[in-house]
Amino acid sequence: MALDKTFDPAAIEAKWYSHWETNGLFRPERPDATPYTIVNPPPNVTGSLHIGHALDNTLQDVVIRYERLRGKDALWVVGTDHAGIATQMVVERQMEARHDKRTNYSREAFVDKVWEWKHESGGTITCQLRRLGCSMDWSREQFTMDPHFTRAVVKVFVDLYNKGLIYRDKRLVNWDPKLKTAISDLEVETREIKGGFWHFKYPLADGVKRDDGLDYIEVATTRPETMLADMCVAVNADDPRYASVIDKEIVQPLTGRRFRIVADEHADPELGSGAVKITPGHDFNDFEVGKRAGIKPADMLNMFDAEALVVQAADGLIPEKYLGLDRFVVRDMIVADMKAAGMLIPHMTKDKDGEPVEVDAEPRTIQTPFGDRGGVVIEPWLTDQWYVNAAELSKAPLEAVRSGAIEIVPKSWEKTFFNWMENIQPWCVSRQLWWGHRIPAWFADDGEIYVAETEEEAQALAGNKTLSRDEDVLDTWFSSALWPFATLGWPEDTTLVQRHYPNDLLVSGFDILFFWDARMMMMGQAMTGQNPWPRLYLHGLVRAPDGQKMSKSKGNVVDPLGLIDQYGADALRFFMAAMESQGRDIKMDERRVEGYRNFATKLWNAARFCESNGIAASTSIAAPKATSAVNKWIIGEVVETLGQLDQAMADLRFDAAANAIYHFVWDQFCDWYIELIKGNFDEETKAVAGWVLDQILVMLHPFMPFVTEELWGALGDRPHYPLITASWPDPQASVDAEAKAEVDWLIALIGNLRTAKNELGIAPGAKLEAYLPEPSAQTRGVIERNPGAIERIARLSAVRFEAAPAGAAMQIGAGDASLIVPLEGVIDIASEKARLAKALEVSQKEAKSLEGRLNNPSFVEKAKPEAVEKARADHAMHAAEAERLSAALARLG
RNA sequence: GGGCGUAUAGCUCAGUGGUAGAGCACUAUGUUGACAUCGUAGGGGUCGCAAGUUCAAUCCUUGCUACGCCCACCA
Repeated sequence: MALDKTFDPAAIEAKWYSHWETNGLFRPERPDATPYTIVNPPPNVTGSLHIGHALDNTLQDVVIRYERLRGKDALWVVGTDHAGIATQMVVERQMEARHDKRTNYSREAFVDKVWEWKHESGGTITCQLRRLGCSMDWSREQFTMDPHFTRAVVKVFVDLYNKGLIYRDKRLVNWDPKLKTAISDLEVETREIKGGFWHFKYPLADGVKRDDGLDYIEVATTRPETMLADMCVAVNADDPRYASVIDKEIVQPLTGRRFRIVADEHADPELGSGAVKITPGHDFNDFEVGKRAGIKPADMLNMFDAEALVVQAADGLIPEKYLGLDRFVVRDMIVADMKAAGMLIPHMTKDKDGEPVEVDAEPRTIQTPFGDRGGVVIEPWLTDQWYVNAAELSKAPLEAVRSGAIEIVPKSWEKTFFNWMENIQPWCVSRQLWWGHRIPAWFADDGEIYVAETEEEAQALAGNKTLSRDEDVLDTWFSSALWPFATLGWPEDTTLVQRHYPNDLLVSGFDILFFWDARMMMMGQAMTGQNPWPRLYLHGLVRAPDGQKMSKSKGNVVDPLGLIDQYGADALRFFMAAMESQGRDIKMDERRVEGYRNFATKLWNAARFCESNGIAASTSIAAPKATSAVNKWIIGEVVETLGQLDQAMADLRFDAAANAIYHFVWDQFCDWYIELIKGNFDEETKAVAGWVLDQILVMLHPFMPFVTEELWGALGDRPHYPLITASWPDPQASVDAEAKAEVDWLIALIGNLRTAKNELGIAPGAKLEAYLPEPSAQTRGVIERNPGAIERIARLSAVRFEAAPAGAAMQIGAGDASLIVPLEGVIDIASEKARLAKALEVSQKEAKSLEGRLNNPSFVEKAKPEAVEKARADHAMHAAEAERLSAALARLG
């Protein structure tokens, strides 16, 4: 079949993808092959393909296609994540648009609606991954709320509970008042907010006075509203200002609540007034201070409901007027009320004219916690939640990374990993949502908790008590932490589990190192006793062309599907791979994607050329027998490229791998080999060219699956042997040094001739004669063996092995030979002299520099022998060249 | 406050203890048995700054500067 003149990606992508998928080629039956396994970071069902997915999945597909071609039983597990908060938000938002809301439904009815949504629109991203060409095993597509996955989640929860690694605790959590759920530390992001720092008087009770005569203590806060639940004031025991009032009491001005002044290390004499108001129920530090002061968590006063509206505290002392109001409204009221009561200490500042003025608060930039999903300020809130003992579970992963059982690539991330894991806090895993894995815990009337895999088992444990199941669900990351094994059928001991767990590699963005990767390590070790994978590859972010993070609000988002439409999936994939050097973010560069589209076209045309000259698919894995230098040379170049590619893949250097095949195709195969064989399509050359092209298609396939598969089919009739399941090259040949030297000499000669012609203004096509008196046998042989290259590419009508006639001529060097090309009447002597003089200067400069080094005794004595040897050889070469050039100059007079 | 990373050609980035490379852009050009989404030739860099180690530093060490990211309770 004849190939079209230009390559049209859109015309072949869909065709090949469905061919691969419907024929089960993403996971051919290879029961006897070595397994190779990657699990795909499950995208949220709510998601659509963004540029980060394109990078992440391209890298994985490059690896999995590479391993599949190498004959492994390659499995790329794919699926989606139920994404508790995100998905519930999507469905609730849709309800809002219809003036409807979640609470209009029963829990069951709402969850049904989410499932409905999932079935209708949850698969967007899986279609989009197909457009990128990703060769995942769709036949076993997973979902984190599949029944077997749920069983795994429940088992893990129960097992960890029984081992004491999951427990229920009352402590402060990060509460999202918008989503009305607890979230984990990782889901909190700190943002800088402009706020105020207010100073207040807290009067001492019972007429007590401080040593300095004051009858109050000054406290400062950025959150005045919490004073409604203040339970003490802390001062430092070493602070002389307050030594006399420790254990004395305060009367809080707004609530009238009496509480103690306590000594606590938390109070820093250097900060503010040195005295801190303590609200144990609404501040993480204060919680600890409160506990040290002997206040039990259960007795800590609470002043907020789930939406952070003010509610009456247990002691009933919060004034009526604040109740039911928003925390930020109450903040303003409290400042005003304290001010009216004379309890606000104003802050002195200067107005724009430099005049001193009083203001209520000192302006401050405050590090404020926000929920990463809800986007509102997090409220520390005292609740009962389920916790995972992360410190215990982190021990095995820490050891695994320390010992090298898990290799993190690039290594620089290890320190970050250690830093986080060594300081890990209990992981709050319960969420007050409806969409998710419901926690397998049942509460009895008497407060007892029963954790079991089923209600029946829980009831059996509880006897005849009445049980009600915990309403809460688990953090989404709890279930995705099981992804490496639960997707394979665990806890059943399936063949898949046996063969594919542990997995071989995990590829993920560094942004989910803590959320996901670290937790897979913890759960993997805790539940299976094995690390989920021996290798973790972390890639960076794809940034906008301006270097900023892409975001919808900035409007700088680049849509990968748009790039695929415009340049083809192959081009986008190649871009991602070629730009992926370890440890650096990728800046989006559409021109470069375009360049790789051009590369695909270049290959396309090279294949078209081969096809039109009767070069067809090869029939052997091993390189064909070759006798000509050009053919031996290109086989050697394949061997070298393959070596570079394999090494790069072993090192996970995607950029090096992509560049190796790119330069082989363009620079060696297209620019030289094809040019050199033009006009000489003998059987050997056709066999070699066909073989080389096949090797190119195989080596390039992991990066550019579509164009290579299309060409593979076009070049040979091999319908039952598609490229995707072909064999990785095994040339069974080596580099032929003599052939390489011969072709390198030709390339140098042709290059030097072209340069000289260009500089002397000689038409590139002009045919010239050359003289080479007293050639070495070697050089003469090369010239005689390659008449085509000499005539057609070097454009020399003849090379005479005799002295050149007198007259103007240019001198062309190649290796240690020097060709004289007479230019009588073609060019004036002055131009050639100038050209030679310039070249001579360069040679002399090089020679002189090397000479200087060689004349330095310490260099000769101390440098490595190879370095000295190389300097000597280079010096000899440049000196000889300089000599030839000055001889040529002399000849020109 | 801690930790990490990055500074190399106009732009985006590789790289090495022995005087620097790619892609794009730029200049000139269009002879060639596929390819103008192409070919050929060329210009362009005191490798952020300073000191140190070394026969030799863009590369190793230290300091500085700039930018970026992550973690952390300064009330």
